[in-house]
Amino acid sequence: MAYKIEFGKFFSYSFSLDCVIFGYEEGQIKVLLIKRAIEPYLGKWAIIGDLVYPDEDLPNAASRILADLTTIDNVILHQGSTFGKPDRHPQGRVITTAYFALVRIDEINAQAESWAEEVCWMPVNKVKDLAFDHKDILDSTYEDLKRKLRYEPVCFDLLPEKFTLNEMQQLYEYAYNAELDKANFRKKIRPIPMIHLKEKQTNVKHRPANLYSFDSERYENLVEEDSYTFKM
Amino acid sequence: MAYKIEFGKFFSYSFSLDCVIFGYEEGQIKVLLIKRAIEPYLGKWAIIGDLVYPDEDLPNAASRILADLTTIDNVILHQGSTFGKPDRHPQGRVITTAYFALVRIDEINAQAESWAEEVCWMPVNKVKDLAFDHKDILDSTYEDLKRKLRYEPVCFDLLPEKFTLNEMQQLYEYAYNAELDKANFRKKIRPIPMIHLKEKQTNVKHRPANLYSFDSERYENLVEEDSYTFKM
DNA sequence: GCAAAAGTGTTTGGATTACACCCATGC
DNA sequence: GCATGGGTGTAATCCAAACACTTTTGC
Repeated sequence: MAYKIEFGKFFSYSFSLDCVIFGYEEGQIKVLLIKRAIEPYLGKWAIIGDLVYPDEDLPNAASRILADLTTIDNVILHQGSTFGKPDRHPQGRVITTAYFALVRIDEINAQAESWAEEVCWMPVNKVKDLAFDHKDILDSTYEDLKRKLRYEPVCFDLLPEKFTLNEMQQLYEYAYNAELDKANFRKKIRPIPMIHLKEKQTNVKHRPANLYSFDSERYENLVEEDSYTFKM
Repeated sequence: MAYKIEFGKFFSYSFSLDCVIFGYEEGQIKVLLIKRAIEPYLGKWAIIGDLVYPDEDLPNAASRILADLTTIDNVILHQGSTFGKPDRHPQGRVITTAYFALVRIDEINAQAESWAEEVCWMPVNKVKDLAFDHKDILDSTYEDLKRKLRYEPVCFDLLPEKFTLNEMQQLYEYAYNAELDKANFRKKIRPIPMIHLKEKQTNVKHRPANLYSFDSERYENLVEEDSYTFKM
């Protein structure tokens, strides 16, 4: 019935959020990292994360932390897993929850701020060793991302506003780590509401591909009336 | 760069886990609740949950909390979402993470212990108002459960050791809230490794159905050699 | 025999796969 | 013209839905 420690001793933990920001560039999924300008792990690369203030709600805190450290604003953050090994933080018991976002690298202007000394977009499969247990957090969250790519139209958050169908296919080939048939891929995505733009690729030394953009408005309507579920 | 509060003030939160235990009985998915014998929310029904000790890892803490309050032992707990509204706990900032399990109600002997005054299995769609934000936690975790039923063979954790195919079908009909065709259901589950027992239902006033059990060993092998993925 | 549920087979249409082919552009 | 990728069509196959039918038990 009684706790093995005083009740007040339970109120000695801290809680942080880690924002795993994914982007897509040069045919690779990349993650945004910061170089730490403070102890612990000074000079080490880490996921964007910090402690939550006492009066902050989690989704707001995630946005605030991301903006504080990188000036990135206005992205949708999805909750991931929670990590709480007793010794994961050298300065005390800090439990952390991952939040992740999918962004267009070229439209985002990530700048190091506060105790972030530098930012960098690192290909997700090249990341080696990070501060704290951030490598575990990254791996777990990358799995969450891949699942989301399958069941929600979030690939369009990674792709440029106007993209070619081959770019879209290459993104899925990278995420699934598998080759896909071009004709079959196009048949599969036919039901996805996309706008066939009257524009073409430029600066390619072969036949230029058509450009498309995601029709999020029509997508919302279709979901509303239950007549479509995204599935890849 | 500097925090708006002293660094030490961040170490004043607490962290809890809530164990959402699901079972299946009388054609309904039920959740195990406890009646609180302590403040706050004294006398209210709640999800099984408590504070994590300073030196505990999360998965261990979840098992320990579940055992402390209900004597339930030896179940697999899956992590769910994390909840952290600043005012969700009247005694301070307490962030909580949901863990959930699927159990066989008849094989589990849940007894109220510690500050749990009573336990009860409540049909999941009959649950109204619970202590704290536990209703939100339950709703979110029930969605996690339904997703898991689709993509992992966890229905066999809910069903009795020996079950009929119709019982299995009824579980999915309840979870999906949809009627399924008997013949098509059987065709769909054919690839699932199950043992066709040489036993039949008893005490029914119609043709007795055959009993089956899940072949977890064969399942593990199939998954290992990548020749099967569960999907409903 | 009848009620009630167990259990199976057949047809159909739509999706998935594999693969072949034509098209537009730069050089 | 030819290399390079863009873009499409077809046939074979698999899968899911709809539905009808037979079987076995208790009473």
